[in-house]
Amino acid sequence: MANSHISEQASTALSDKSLCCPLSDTARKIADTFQNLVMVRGFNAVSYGDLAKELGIRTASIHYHFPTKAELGATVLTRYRDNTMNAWQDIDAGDPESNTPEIYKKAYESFMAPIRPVRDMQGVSCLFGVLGATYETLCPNIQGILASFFVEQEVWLARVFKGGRDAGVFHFPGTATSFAKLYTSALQGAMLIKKSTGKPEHFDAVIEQLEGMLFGVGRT
Amino acid sequence: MANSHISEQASTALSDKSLCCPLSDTARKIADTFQNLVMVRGFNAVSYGDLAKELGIRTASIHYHFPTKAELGATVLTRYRDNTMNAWQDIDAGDPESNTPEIYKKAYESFMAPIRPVRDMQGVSCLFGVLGATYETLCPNIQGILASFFVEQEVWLARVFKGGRDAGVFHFPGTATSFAKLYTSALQGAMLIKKSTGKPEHFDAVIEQLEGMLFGVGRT
DNA sequence: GCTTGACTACCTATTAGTAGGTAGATATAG
DNA sequence: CTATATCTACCTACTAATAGGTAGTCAAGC
Repeated sequence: MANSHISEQASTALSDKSLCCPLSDTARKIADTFQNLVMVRGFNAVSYGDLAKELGIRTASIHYHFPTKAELGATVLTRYRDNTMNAWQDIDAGDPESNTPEIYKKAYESFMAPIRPVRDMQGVSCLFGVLGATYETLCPNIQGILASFFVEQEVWLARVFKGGRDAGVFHFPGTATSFAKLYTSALQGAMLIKKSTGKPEHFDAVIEQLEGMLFGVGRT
Repeated sequence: MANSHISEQASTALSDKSLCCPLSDTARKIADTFQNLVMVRGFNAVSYGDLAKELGIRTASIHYHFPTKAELGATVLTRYRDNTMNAWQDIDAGDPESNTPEIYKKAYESFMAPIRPVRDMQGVSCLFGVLGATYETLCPNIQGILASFFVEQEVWLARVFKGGRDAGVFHFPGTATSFAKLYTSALQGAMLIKKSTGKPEHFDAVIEQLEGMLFGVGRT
């Protein structure tokens, strides 16, 4: 109710086709609601009571689907990671020699596709960013998913950047790895500051700066 | 006890000479401990009980100094903001015409001085970044301090960047404001990812990328 | 008739916060 | 100089609310 607009906004990212054992209808609703609330408030400020109120069921019913909060968190995080990684184009498809410049631009766009809409979601930032802020309070299982996501994201992005620079479509100083670190950091920070200041323009300006470099326009 | 190493690490940033009515010895210890714990765990995961255990006093004694958690938070945040802003060199000092190129480099370094040591503080990131992640759960008072800090930081940094580029010591594409947005975002994100992955190298790489641009080395 | 998915009713621990008291320092008035 | 009052900084003991979680019940549907 209070946050139903967010459910709609982020619904596209909530399919669970990637999970080993797919969630039931109710379990998926619980996971969706939990994810949306966590992206706004953080893990520790979302309780089973909040979820129960939002969904119109009892907390015990939520425990039936997700015995512990840690399991609920791990489910949501795994699903989010898998969906995100599935969305990335596989730039290794086919012979590396046959990789056209366009494939790198397409890979980059598939990376940015789920990020751009966050611009207009009030109070929302990246799920992984929010959890990272309170990393030390999370259970080891969730910490592991979190840390590996950041690493995998950076590795994948560095590969795209490297291939794209070799193909002449991307431009940046230094190594592809350190430029990927800059990229992921800047995007995380931009979402965080946009959320705290309520200014979507901040988000625009950061992406413009990054893409200005990457596409090699406006360099002094 | 558990986090005493952090108290030592961050102690330099905890002077309270800027507060209108200075804190008593005990109040300052409470504020210091609270700040250190929040920078690691976030606002919602630090309780009066945690503070009491850490300090060896009762929770009621903490309530004596800080009646509510919101007041404690506001005190710590105000002090942090004032100390940070006081650390920034005033680039408007003297005649604007007499501003040498060095003054901008010095201003930039005074900005970076408190940020660089975070590299080696395990599990720690910027106090404002951590709070920003759970912005919606904070009381309006604290939200206001938070949002204004991000804005003021960006405005100040943009002024330094603009002056420095005009003076020929800084280089960057686009407006000084949007480059300042990139800079603050990248630093926030770098601290967050460093914290979640436990890799200080990530922090190094991001700063190297940013300063490579700013100082105009290694451009492609 | 067993599985599913919800329920009521509880439990224990922790949360922020309050009430009221006390030891010791300091100030003040007779 | 002493009796009284006030203040500081802590204490014990409590509260109401919320936290995550458990045990056992019950109805519907394949």
